[in-house]
Amino acid sequence: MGPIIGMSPDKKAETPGVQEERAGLRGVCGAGTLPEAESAASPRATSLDRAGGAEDEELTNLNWLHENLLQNFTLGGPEAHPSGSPLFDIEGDSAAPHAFSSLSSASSSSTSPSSSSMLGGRGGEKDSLKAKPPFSFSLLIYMAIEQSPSKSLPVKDIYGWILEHFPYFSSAPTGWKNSVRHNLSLNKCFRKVERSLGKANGKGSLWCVDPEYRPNLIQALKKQHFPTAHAFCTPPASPPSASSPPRHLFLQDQNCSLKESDIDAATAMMLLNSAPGQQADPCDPDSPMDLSRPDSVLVSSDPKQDHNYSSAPLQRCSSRSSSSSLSSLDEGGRVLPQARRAGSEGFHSDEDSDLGEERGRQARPAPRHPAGPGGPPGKKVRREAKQEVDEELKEAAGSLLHLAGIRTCLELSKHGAKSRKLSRK
DNA sequence: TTTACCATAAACACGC
DNA sequence: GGCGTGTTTATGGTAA
Repeated sequence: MGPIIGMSPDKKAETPGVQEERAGLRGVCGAGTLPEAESAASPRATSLDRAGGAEDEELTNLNWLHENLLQNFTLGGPEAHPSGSPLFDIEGDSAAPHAFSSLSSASSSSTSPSSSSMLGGRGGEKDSLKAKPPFSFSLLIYMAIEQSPSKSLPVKDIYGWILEHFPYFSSAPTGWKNSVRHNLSLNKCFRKVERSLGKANGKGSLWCVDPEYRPNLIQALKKQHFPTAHAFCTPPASPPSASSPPRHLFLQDQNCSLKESDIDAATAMMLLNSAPGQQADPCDPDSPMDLSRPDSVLVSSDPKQDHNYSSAPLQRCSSRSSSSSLSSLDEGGRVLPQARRAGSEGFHSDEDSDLGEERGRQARPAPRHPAGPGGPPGKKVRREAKQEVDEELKEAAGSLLHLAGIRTCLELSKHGAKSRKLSRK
């Protein structure tokens, strides 16, 4: 998987060697400002109009991604999107139809001079309309569905949305529709819902995003632009931990610096605090995002995988880094146990067991200090071992929390440990 | 080298 | 029968 997940800068449909300036989503969204509820009603008209040359574009210039997604999605600050909704309303209950239009307005109105120069101006924007989107089909489908007023779309409208926003597909071989259908069927993020009786005329079913998997998709989106963010990383002045030095993102357009790990937490908090008007702004110290709140700690990962393409980057990343990531969240943003959909659908994966093992290792470090063969150790030995275990536990928890940029929680846990010791005394 | 993700193609079934 | 939709399988590229 590449830094930009999903559609690899292609291959068959794209002519190699042709390099252009790229504006990507910015241009696409800028041109495809979506009137409310228009989402898939008139998809094709604009696509061919906008299709200029048949040039293809490379996907190496990711400034647009940094600019749009970091500002509008991950950071999600009110100033980044005046409408108050992130790129996609995570809970899907507020202003979702405006999500993309707000994105485009935000990106068109608030783009910094530097970003416009980076993107090469309008020419690059126009060219980008023909760019193959650097999103996987699952993400494209997700965007389309999330953008629809009813949060559900028939396959035809999904085609339409994709065509409208990514005119690349208007000239692409028709196989992409097959891929869309393939994704819808195979990807557990998407659910088929029967059309209501009143609308039983059209073929096929409606497709919606499984709420259980929405965080995964969001995370996939986020993970997709992290590599871009890394390009803007600078080493921390004084890493608090040698084992996990937090990298900093310097967001040029917002004069804002935050740790990458904070973005994880920020996104998690967006999930938790996604009630209208409660968008947390990690750049704002006064923002409602309170990482010191113990209940805001999300130190787990969603083990769903299998054919759940969009969640896969999350899985791999979280399982490998053991950093804080998103848990399964229910509609209310509560952390769910790692429950699976009824029927399981083959959700068990190796990752799953790995995570379980990892959790087990963290929760049960005792086997590292097994009782000697000579029988139970003395009280003193046990106490020392227990203290050691406690320290290791605290260290482990501290590392995890630190990875999540939640140092205050570590303090809390330390305080808790202290208080427990005191109470024990 | 292995593994997993992803895109793509193709075949098939079903319903309108 | 044609078409759109939905499912499934296979294959190859890519990145970790």
